[in-house]
Amino acid sequence: MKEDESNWFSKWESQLPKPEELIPINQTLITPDLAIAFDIGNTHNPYNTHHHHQQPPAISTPSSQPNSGEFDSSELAGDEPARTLKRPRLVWTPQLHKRFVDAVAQLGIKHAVPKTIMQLMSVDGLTRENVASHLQKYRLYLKRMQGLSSGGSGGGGFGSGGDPVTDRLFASSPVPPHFLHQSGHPNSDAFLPYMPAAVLQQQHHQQMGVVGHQFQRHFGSPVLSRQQPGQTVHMVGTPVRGSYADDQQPPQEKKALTLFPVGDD
DNA sequence: CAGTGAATAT
DNA sequence: GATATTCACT
Repeated sequence: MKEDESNWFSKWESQLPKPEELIPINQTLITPDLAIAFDIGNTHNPYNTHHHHQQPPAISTPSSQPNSGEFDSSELAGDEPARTLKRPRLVWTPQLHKRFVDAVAQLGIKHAVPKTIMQLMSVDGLTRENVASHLQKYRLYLKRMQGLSSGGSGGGGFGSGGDPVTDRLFASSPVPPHFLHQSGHPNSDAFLPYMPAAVLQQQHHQQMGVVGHQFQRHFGSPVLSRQQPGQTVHMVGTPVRGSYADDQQPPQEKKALTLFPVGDD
C-alpha cells in the first residue's frame, strides 16, 4: 500500500549523497587512453564552447613551402594528432583556405585534384576527403562568380542586384584570377577585386543592430558579445557603412523609367 | 580515385 | 542555420 511506497522512498532519498559529496568524476573515471580515444579532455576545454569539440589540424609549417602570405597558426598549434581516430569536423579557416587556394593555383586547375592538392598543402591531419569536399564547394563558388560577373552594374557596385557572395570563406581569400573559367590564360589576370571581407554583408535580415555572428567566426573579432536591448552598436573600426541607408539599389539605374506608373513590387 | 548531388551531422 | 562530411552513383 501507500505506506510501503513512502517508506522505501524515504529510505532511498536519505541515502542520496549530499551535493558536497558529489565529486567530479568525469575525469577520474576516464583513463587517458579512453580520453584520447574519444577525443575528450578536460571538461573545460577551450574549444568546448558548449557541445562539440574540434581539434584544428595542426598546421605544421612546411619548411619547403614558401608561404606567399602570412600565416597565423597561433591557436592552430595543435597537440597530439588524433591518430587513427575519427577526426573532428575540420574547420576551414581563412588561412587554411588560403593554403588551399595557393596549392590549387600552383598546381594549375588541371592537376588540381584532391590528392595532389592535399599533398601540396602539406597540412597535417588533412585528409583527402577534406580537400575533395572543399574543392567542390570552391569550384561551385568560382562558377557562380563567373556567372554574375559580366556586365552587371560592375564598377565597384557590389551587393546590388546580385547576391552578395554567398560563401564568406571563399570571398575572404585572394583568389587567383586565372581561376575564373579557362585554364590557359596566364596573362589575363588583370583585376579581381578582393573584398576586404568586412564589406560583405547580408542584405536581407533586418535584424536590428545585430551584426551577423559570422564575422566572429572568421575574424575572431568579438564585435558583439552581448548587447543590451536598446543599445546601439556600430562596427569597430570598420568604416564600411553602406551608402544606401535601406535601399539596396544604387542610384544608378534610375534612368528613364517614367514610362509606366510603377505599381509596386 | 575523381566528380556530383543529396543527405546527414555538428 | 551555415558548413563540413558522408554516401551513392557516375
